[in-house]
Amino acid sequence: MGKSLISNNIRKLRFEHDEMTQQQLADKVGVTRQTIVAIENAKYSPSLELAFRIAHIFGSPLEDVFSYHPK
Amino acid sequence: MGKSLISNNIRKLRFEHDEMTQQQLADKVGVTRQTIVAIENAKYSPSLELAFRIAHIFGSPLEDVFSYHPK
DNA sequence: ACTTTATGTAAAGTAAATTTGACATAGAGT
DNA sequence: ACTCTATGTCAAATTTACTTTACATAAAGT
Repeated sequence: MGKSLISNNIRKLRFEHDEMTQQQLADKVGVTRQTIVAIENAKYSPSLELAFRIAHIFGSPLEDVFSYHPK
Repeated sequence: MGKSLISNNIRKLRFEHDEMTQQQLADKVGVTRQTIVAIENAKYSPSLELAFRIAHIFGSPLEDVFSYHPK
């Protein structure tokens, strides 16, 4: 698929949630830290399931964490 | 990732949208029909980007199309 | 100066999503 | 009976997500 049309505020949400570190978030959602880094920096977009898990950790609806910007 | 904790109402939404066929939906979101079949029958969950594209076609928020059921 | 913690990056591998091509079936229409 | 359309399925190939291991750096603390 083409370039990423999806942005996120994971970093912002991490800090709003007790300065949660990338490693802590990774542990909570069950992936490696590198995966969090890649998603945070929009290197690729996660699977839907992982996106849901991340949103769930932050207690936010998915669309508050990830936004889609179609052309 | 484990078994699918994600359900969807793509089929319902297709019929609500002028009886849209799997092939038509596939064309609109830019994937093959087999991918739509697999997702509709929850064989696997799509990428976040594809999930957004599908929701966008239906003019629905993503969480109206896909629901997450954590344990 | 040293150590620790948080973050970024990169290469090679595994796992999962998606494609391609093909075949099967049930239902609607002729 | 035949044809067409919509759907389901399967196996092999490709692409993308994700893991593992490892190294680099900047900031903060001692």
